[in-house]
Amino acid sequence: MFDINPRSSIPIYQQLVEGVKEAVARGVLAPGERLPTVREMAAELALNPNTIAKAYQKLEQEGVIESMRSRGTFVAERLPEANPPAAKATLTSLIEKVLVEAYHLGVDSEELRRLFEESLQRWGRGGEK
Amino acid sequence: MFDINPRSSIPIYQQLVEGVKEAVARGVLAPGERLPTVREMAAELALNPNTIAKAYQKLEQEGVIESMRSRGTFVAERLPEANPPAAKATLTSLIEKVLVEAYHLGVDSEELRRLFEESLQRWGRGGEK
Amino acid sequence: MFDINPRSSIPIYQQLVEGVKEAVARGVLAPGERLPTVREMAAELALNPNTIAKAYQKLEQEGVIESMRSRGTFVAERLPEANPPAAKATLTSLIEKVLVEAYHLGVDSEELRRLFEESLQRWGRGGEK
Amino acid sequence: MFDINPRSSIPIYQQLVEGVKEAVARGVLAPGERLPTVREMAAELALNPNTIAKAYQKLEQEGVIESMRSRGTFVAERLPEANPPAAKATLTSLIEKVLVEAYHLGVDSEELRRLFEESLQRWGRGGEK
DNA sequence: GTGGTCTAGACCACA
DNA sequence: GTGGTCTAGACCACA
Repeated sequence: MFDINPRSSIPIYQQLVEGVKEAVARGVLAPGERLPTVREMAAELALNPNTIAKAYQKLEQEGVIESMRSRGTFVAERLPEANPPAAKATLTSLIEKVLVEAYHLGVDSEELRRLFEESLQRWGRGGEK
Repeated sequence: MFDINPRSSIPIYQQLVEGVKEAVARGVLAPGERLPTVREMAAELALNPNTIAKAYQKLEQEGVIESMRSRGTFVAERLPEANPPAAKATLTSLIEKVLVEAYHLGVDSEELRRLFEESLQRWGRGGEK
Repeated sequence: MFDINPRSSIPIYQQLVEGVKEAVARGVLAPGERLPTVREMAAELALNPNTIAKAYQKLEQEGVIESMRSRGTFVAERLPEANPPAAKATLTSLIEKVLVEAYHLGVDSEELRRLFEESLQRWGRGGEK
Repeated sequence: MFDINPRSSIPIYQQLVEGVKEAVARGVLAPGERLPTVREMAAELALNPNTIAKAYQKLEQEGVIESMRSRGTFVAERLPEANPPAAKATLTSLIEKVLVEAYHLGVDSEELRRLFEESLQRWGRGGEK
């Protein structure tokens, strides 16, 4: 389900965090849905339970999931809004990194705009509203 | 020139790599322009020369700059295209990370498209073609 | 009556303990008043009876409620004073935690004093003597 | 320096978090001051370095300290303000817990006000501004 | 040398 | 059974 690369320079727990966030964003994991327990996930991915626990704790901290004592871990109900100006700043900064990368890969604005629209469309057929 | 934040969790050398790439992409550093030597840059930014050297190595690996033996380090002439399919794959993957982040920040497609266009426009008045 | 948040990191039984203590302190539950049985309370709050029982045990230990064998559980008559120096030490320690928190939240002494008075006034119109 | 009770039900890392926050609030640790390294602190308190690291990470997350890669860990410069309404809500809630406790310990408003002022005065001669 | 990550394995509070 | 904590010990990127 989540493909983890233990040799990557990106920490394993962070790969898991990103994987879960992507699954939620794509609607593969629905709000309220139960995640595997720490131990199940550890067995499935052949990782140490501590590593999974760390990822779950980060995800909880970000508000993506909620741990309920001795009941398990669940995808959080989506909170309506948060901090729009901060959200825009974060996204603009991410977008600018894409623009920098595009420049160095020799991809021009026209082509980049096309790739962006394609991703947005493909995504739309998935989970984003 | 490059604002480095030693408190950031992003390694300093990587901040420098990104700073140089952005400066080149924005046209602040022109192709063929000479960069400060490792020692100059280290003195200017009050950083360890090893850190600067590591950043320069990474930048050279990526083809952004070129060290010319004993003549100094220069911004590389822009290479035409390299590998279009690989470039597209890289960018699509980066764009998808933006989409994931947008979802979790509660920013919808419409708003995201607007932010993307804004960044693209603002950039256009800067250095990208 | 007691709003329990199963998502909180605070154990449910402890939320209940605090809820009962607050209700008693505010006069919502009067001394001598009968509390629901463990089973009633468990049904009402949709919680495990063990959790309620644990809360009742803690409350009895603290002298807030009294179980009278087979007649039920009652809010204890208020005991006159118990151990003044120990009480002061406990409260001073709690107050110091408020001061630490205030510092880190950037709230100065003046403002904190105002908040304290406000709470005290508001409370006065409720149950405390 | 920080007195840790390994038998307490409060996790050790959290005791450390509170200890450091109190030391900073009291001015025992000044902004910009260097904390012992994870290993030093672990040796001093006879704890596992992982436990110290967890406490430091929590503290960094709360903005109390800053870890600077391979330079060490420092008390953060105090950030001017943050979110005043949220701060007030947090403090009011904490204060109300003190009021509840005072009631059950048989301490009346008058006495509690005196204890609060005393703590505030004593503190004032320490580090709070 | 510094903080950060990861594993293996034990134990615990909670429900 | 669930997540959370803790230790012991190894390894790594960074500066």
